[in-house]
Amino acid sequence: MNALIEQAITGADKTFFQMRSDIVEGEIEAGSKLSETELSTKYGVSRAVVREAINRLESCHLVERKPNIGARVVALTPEGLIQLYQARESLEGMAARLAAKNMTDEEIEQLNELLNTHFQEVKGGETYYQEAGDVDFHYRIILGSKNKHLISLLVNGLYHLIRMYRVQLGMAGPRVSTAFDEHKNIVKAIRNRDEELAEMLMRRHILYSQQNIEARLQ
Amino acid sequence: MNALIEQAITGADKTFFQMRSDIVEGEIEAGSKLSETELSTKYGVSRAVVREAINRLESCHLVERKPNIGARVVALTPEGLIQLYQARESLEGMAARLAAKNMTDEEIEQLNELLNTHFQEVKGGETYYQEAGDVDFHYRIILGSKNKHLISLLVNGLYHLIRMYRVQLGMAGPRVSTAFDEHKNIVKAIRNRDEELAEMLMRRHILYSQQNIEARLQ
DNA sequence: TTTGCTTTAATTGTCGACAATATAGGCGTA
DNA sequence: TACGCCTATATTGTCGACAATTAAAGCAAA
Repeated sequence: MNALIEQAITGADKTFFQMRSDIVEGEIEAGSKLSETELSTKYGVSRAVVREAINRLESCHLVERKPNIGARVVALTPEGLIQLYQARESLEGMAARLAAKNMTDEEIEQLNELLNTHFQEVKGGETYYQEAGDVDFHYRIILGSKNKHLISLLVNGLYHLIRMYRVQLGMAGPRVSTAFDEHKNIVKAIRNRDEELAEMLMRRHILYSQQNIEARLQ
Repeated sequence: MNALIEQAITGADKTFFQMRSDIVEGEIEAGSKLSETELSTKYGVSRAVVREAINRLESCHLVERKPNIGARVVALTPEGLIQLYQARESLEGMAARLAAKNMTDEEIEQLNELLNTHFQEVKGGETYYQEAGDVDFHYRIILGSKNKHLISLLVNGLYHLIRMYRVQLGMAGPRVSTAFDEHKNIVKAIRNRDEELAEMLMRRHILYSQQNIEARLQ
């Protein structure tokens, strides 16, 4: 179902995935300090692999490192969330534009099918899959852009941070039907190969989402 | 002059900066394999710091690493350049939009002064400073966005790769006067706090630049 | 009591050695 | 000769120990 199958080759991979998950899920709490020795005993590996994992987490913008001092998990702030959505808006907007240009007819058809199954689930009240479905939708468009920089920046970079905000500030649930309509219109634009419209609709979709979240934080 | 003063704290920092420079300048040639032992003797440090430097270079999209196989400097291809400019267009477009919103009047005034000195240099035929001036202009707007994700993605991420293309495919020089006018109009939009126009003009400016480069590659 | 300095402890940075994996070459067989 | 297998070599991954830097504790003086 999900086109993203990250598999761990080395031990550092495994530790990185584990730590990333723990941070996103809040098991390692936001803003906390990451002690290398402590983590090495916790995950049962040497400090070297913990250090490599931390370096990669820094690339994801999930932790911040200061020389000779150490690494901390990022703090979740309203400003940070807004800035994150601004970056996301620009990148995913361009991704939608390029998807309208570069996705094959077959890929677009599969995207449409995803939307249909998603619709059935929403109608059935399965709000659990709503989150996963939304993520999957956005992933496909990002991959559909076929631009490796956009893919890397979003999938390996910002998306886990977005998920961290979602999980820890607990914002999934509402906005289901309207978001679904927005998805539908985006696919329609992509199907019509209307790059301009696809980008505009994606940007508005993300902007609405941002505003919805902002409203709920207050 | 340049607001970016990266200073090396640890030895890994120094090695990272050195390697990055060597890659961008082409001293370590594009597409070549990076041997950890070889580099550790070359730079006179242990393999651990070379590994850390390589990890950071991967974050910059300057090298690609494969588990148990090793790291290679990225290859410079026409497709890669186009994709790079697409990502840049979206990010810097958003940066210009936010700069129009978030830069202080004083910062805008300084930006305008930069443009004036730049104009004098162009008139005097100092094509050497044209490159640096252009980079400085874009840097200021990126920083002016005050969005840490945009700043990080561009300054620490894509900009060195862009520079690598510029240096190694040798594309500086022409397009001076037109680019200068485009810069002027962008500043005018920012000064008027016209976010929409600032973004549009920046995107076109980068798109023109991309097309100009593409044309020269053929 | 509070401020500043000195000493001590803890953490990060760096190193060389060993283990695991991948590549290259040689050998044997079809 | 060509193909596949096996061995040998080289490279990357991982580890524990030491060095350098920072944070903390204790003491002394105002």
